[in-house]
Amino acid sequence: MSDETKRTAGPAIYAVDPWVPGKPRVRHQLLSDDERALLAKIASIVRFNKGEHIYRDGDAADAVFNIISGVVITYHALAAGEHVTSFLYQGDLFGLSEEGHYSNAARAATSVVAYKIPLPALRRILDNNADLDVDLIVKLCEDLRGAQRHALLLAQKRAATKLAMFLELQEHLQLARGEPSLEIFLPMDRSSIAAYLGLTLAALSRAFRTLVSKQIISSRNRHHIKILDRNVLNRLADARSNET
Amino acid sequence: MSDETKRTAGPAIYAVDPWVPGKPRVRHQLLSDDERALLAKIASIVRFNKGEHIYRDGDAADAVFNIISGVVITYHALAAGEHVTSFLYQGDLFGLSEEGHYSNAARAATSVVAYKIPLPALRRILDNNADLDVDLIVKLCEDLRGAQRHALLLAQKRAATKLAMFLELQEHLQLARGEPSLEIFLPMDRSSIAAYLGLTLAALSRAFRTLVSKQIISSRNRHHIKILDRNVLNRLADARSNET
DNA sequence: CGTTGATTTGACCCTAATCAACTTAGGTGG
DNA sequence: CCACCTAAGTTGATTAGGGTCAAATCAACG
Repeated sequence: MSDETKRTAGPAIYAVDPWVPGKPRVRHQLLSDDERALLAKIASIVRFNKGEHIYRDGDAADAVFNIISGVVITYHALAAGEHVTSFLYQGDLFGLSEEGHYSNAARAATSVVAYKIPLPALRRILDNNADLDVDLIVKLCEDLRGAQRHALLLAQKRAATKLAMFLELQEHLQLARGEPSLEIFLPMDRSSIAAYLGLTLAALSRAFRTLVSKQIISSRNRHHIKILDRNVLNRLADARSNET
Repeated sequence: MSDETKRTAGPAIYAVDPWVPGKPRVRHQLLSDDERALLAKIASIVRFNKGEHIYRDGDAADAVFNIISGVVITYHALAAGEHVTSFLYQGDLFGLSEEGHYSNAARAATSVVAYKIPLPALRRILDNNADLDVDLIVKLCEDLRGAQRHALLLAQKRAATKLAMFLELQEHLQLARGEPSLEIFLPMDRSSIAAYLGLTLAALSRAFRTLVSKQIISSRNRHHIKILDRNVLNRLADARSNET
């Protein structure tokens, strides 16, 4: 991954093959160097501080974003709290809109650097590059699978199961990004994870404690988790067996 | 809708504009008459009895399906039960696969008549019709929104809230299909609804009873629901206010 | 080194899961 | 058309797990 990134500058969209638990796969760059150069010309680089909003639900959508570094959270604001729909990492594309308005909000979970690609210019390029259509389809398929996996996670009844699935997902993504994976790095804070898992902060905290006390995981600190017993974690996450 | 259907035979793919609660919208046909005729040539018509499998998770994917009539359930089989991902109606397209294998299972919830479109032929047509690419993108966007809405539903903590959201969704879809909507028709059985909502059968049953006893809905029979108090139902479903 | 927000923990309550008995709705065969 | 059978759904009793609220820690930052 880093090779490719270094050779060419400009927006990068990566696709990871769909995740079948247990099969580590590598992600590949969707855009050709030419395409990236083309996009780079119309893109500007923007920065956001941790916690800063990139856009809010309902804002007029004038651009899409492509993450260079940092982590972005997309979410819906509800009176009952937030519903986090995804965590986005380097290479992820976000901000696709509907009828000119963003349909969710996006916020920087860490400090973020991203390409900002104005919509009109993007549209012009898309019209002239049939190949990018295919890329868009691949990207949408990936998002769709992500959303379905999220739904599967949310359908789980036990907090520990949700957390186990989440940890395995994060580890998988980390691996696919080519990062070292001796331990799982969770850049986002607890409340965002809770909002992603459909749990309260307290329930999530207890779920962590449960896994730690059963020696299934250990945590160096709040953002660094190590898997001690992969078998048990797997059994918890796989929704195929039950155990306390 | 029925006009269009009558005028031209052949596969029909409808797209409903994204659902913003409260705004009823109509869906429109994505395919031109020419496209439908083209697809009709390579499609065959297949029938399934209620409960029959259309394909199973992991089966070699050789075709996609387009529903002419009836209701299809897509789901994942888990040891802990089934996870229902969607209910599909007339005009819906399903069976898009990944690497030549279906990634979920599909089963007829009622007796079903559908077009079966062989994959190789479809691919040939797609290659020659750039327009269909766009249709595919629209379709994927819709599926994506559906999955995200499902996730939002599953993230709700109270059973009555989930049921309220489900009922409003069904009513909306029914309206969009142009069917009479004095009452909501739920063709699928309770266990499928429960599996879609991430509830047990018992919990779902109780949620129904709660809404009925509070005069929020009434049911002529297990498949026909009428909304009595739309305001309260809305407040329950909107995840913006809380009440018992 | 103190202040503030983030996280953990505890006590208690409430809802949904469980398990099981019971009822209903559909089909079947006479 | 009816009695019977079975699968589907409902209801009850009980329990476990997560929500809620509040107090206690912890950690980052100035």
